[in-house]
Amino acid sequence: MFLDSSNPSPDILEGQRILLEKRAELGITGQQRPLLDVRLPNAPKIDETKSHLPETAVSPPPAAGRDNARLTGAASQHEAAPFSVGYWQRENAINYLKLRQRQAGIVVKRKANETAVTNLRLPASVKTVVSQAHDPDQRTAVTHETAVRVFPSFAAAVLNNECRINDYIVDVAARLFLVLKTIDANEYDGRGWLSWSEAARLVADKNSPFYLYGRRQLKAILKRGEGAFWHRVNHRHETRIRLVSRARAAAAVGIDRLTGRETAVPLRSILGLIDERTGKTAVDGRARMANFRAAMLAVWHGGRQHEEQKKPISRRKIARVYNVSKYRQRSYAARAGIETRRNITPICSYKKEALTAVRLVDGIPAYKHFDRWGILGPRGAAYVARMLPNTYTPPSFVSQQKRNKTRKANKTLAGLGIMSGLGSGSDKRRVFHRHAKAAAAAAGRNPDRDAYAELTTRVSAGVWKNYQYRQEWQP
DNA sequence: AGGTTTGGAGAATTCTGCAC
DNA sequence: GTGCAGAATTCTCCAAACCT
Repeated sequence: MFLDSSNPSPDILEGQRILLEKRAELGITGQQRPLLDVRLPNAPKIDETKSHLPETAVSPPPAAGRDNARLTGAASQHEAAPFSVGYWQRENAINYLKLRQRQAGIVVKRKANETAVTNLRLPASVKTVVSQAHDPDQRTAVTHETAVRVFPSFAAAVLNNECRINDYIVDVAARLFLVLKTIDANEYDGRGWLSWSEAARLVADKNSPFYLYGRRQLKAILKRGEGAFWHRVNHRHETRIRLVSRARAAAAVGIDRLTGRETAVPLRSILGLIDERTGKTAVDGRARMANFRAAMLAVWHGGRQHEEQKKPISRRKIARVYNVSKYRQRSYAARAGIETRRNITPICSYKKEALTAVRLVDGIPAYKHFDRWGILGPRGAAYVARMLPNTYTPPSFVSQQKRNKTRKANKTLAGLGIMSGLGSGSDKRRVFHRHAKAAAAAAGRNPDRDAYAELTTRVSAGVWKNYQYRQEWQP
């Protein structure tokens, strides 16, 4: 079942031999310490341009203490996070690996997507739209539970502080757009043709269930979204609002192609009425706005996962590509009740040489994993393993929709002639597959990428097998 | 021992929503 | 338009856990 650690594979022995050779060449003996001057610079800070909305810090999430404390604590909680390893281990391992590679003069070819991570990929990666038009016969009264359909790409644009319209961050206007669009589609004729007085009655009247803010602010926000989400038109001595299509709204925020599944959230989430953590009603407009953005993060997570499959993604990547700082990610996840789960991939049974060889020869940031609860095998056994990014499970109020709306919207987007191709390249180093068969096939097709599939072991989740890298460990 | 990262707590800062 | 309370966010520091 497991690799017999007293009998390492020829590859590992070979790795060990190369390592020893290199060390002998460099005169490295005995205990080694990291060299001070080769410490890796910190990851580039996200440039979170100041905005009308603070993008900084998070009041400490209310949830219990540190992960590890939680892990070592009550057994009742251990299924939520079955592994005692922390993110730092992976980072440590990466740094250590790089250091040793430099020491040993090993030049590692840079993978394509390790470059140019700081530049804005907004136009390609940002996407959203809401589905439109309803059968008039199926029109229903709008309630707080009415589904608002949002594309994950659009949700990402809402969260992205770099995404602007008329020089304003889009979130406020996008929220109004979603609300008006939903009410229009359900209660009116769905043509996106509202009078100013109607709109004001709906969202600017304190007695309205869809109240967002006063008339004065409504005017300001209409100005913000002018041309992108709607056009204000003078019609028979009255201002009317012509809502654009969801595809055009997506185009306006720089989306060239929608990705992921369209997702629905209840209107109350868009209004930000309820803090899903506590179930309490949010009264303050700021809290409601934060609840809305938390819902957008939930939409994004919900839409990117392929059906029940939850693919890992790192906070760092989310921060990088979508301009959502780690603080906001955690804060929003707590607000919206998004669950996070760690993932690992075991490589072989632990042996010191094996770990070194895996790190240095195979270039894998591996660490020593103690299987405290006997999830991978015997209790307390140690493995050479690698951390994978977290997976996120959106709350139950987020539901995936059928695909056809996305396709239709994409056709429209294509028709609008928006530049496409930015960021669409698949330069991934790691690909997470749904089925082992697909992972194995992909591993054969493309030797440059790691191909993972989640193992269906007696453990409910969190253990992935890499079909590219020859793993000794087997469930 | 000295070094790394993470998450948490509380301080500090930013910025909104609201009332006038 | 303006000022302000206070919510949201970031910053800073610390402990924990682990590595060499």
